[in-house]
Amino acid sequence: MPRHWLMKSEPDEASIEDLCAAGVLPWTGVRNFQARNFMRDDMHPGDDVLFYHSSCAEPGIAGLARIDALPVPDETQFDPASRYHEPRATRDRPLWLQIDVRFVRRTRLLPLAEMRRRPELATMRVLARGNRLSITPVTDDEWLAVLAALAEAPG
DNA sequence: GCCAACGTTGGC
DNA sequence: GCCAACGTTGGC
Repeated sequence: MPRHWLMKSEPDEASIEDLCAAGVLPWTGVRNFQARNFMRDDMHPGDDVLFYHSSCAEPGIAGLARIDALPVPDETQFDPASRYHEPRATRDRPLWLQIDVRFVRRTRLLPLAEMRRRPELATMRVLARGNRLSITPVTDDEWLAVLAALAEAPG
C-alpha cells in the first residue's frame, strides 16, 4: 500500500515543468532531520507525491509524482562548491539523503489559499501553523480529497 | 522586504 | 541538558 507525501520545491530550483522534462529528478538539498528521516524510514518506491511549489508568486500543488527508488546519500553534501555542502559529512558517514522522484502528471494549480479554504484539507500537515517541513506525510483521506479538489474547477 | 515561526548551534 | 542567539523558511 503506497503512502502519500507532499514535497515542496521552489520552482526556481525545480518546477513541475522541470520534472516533466527530466522524467526523474534526484530530490537533493534536504537539510532538515525530520524530512531526512521520512526519506530514510518511511518513503518507499511507488509512494505518491503531491508536488508543491513554494516560495513563489503562486504557491500550491502543481502536479503529481512518485517515489522512484530508495534513498541514497545526497551528493550535494560532498561538493564544496554546492550551497548544500555539508562539511561534517564523509562518504563513510553521510549525513543527508536524496531520493529519486518520477514525474506522473501536471495538474491545475491548487493554490495554498484554496487549500486553506477547503475544510476537507484542513488536517493536512503542510497547512499546520508554522510548518516548515519540505516533506510531509499525506493521509489516504487527504490524498483522495486533494485529487477530488484538483478535478474540480478552481475555487 | 517584512516578520512570525521554527530548527539548529553552541556556551555554560 | 538548558536555553539564548542565530539562521532559515516561506507566505504575504
